[in-house]
Amino acid sequence: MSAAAIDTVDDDLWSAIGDPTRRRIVDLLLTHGDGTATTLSEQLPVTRQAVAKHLGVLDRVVLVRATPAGREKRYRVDEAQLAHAVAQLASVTAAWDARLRRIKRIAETIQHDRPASKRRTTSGG
Amino acid sequence: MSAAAIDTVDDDLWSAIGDPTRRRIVDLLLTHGDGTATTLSEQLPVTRQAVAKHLGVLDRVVLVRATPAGREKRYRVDEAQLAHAVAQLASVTAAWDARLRRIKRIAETIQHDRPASKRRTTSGG
DNA sequence: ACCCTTCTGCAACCAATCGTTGCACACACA
DNA sequence: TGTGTGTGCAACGATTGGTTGCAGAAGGGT
Repeated sequence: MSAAAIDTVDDDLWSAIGDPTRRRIVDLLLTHGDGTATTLSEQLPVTRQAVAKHLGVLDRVVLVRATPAGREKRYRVDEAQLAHAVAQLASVTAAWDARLRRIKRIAETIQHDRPASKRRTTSGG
Repeated sequence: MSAAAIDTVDDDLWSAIGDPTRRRIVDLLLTHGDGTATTLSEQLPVTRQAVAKHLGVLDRVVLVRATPAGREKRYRVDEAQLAHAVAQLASVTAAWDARLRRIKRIAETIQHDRPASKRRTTSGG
């Protein structure tokens, strides 16, 4: 176990949703169905060019897909890939949660195990 | 609803675990209980100084705590704060997962709603 | 057809961050 | 006291998130 879910994470995908602005872009696209760099930038505290760059990153990891519509370029979330990303979040969440749970249980076990004992357990791991 | 969990995320905390190297550092600390910049760097593909910087970042958001031990500086994961971070991951995971589920349900509903019509028209956009 | 608006794309630039190397300092121990 | 090992600080380069500025393309009104 150990490294567990951590080593199975696609770093590119994770770092794509690691940026707060990109997370909000994904969220806006989910909310409105689609959007362009221009329309998205109106709802964000950054410029259109910054949004365009972010869309480029999201497109590179296929979290969004572009569809030319006239002179516009509409972006939509790729649901399959977002589901993939969500699964990775969930994976790490579960791994750490389990680890925390285990640590907590061990701590409790130790208290139960040695109410007044001076037994030095295996410290060096 | 909508923006939901996204806007409640602590960006500093998220970006702390957004870095792959820092995620692995946290994971190593969880695995071994504690560690120093030197020992951690031996198990990572980066230098001790890079690890030290990452530990600084993690310390700033209290995901880890330092304990001077002789001339060493042992770091341990702050379980409460990691639990907090995990909760935020879970929050975003749940929000997007719900969104995806809803989209999927809508898509299915549309199909049920018009069983006799040619679906090829829906793909055009 | 023409002009004007507006949407996109490219390039230069600034600031912050991740990583490196190099060196100085501190502490343990023979 | 000297030596080895661990830590801290500083400078540097590369990458990235953000900006501004400008050029090009496509739709709309007259």
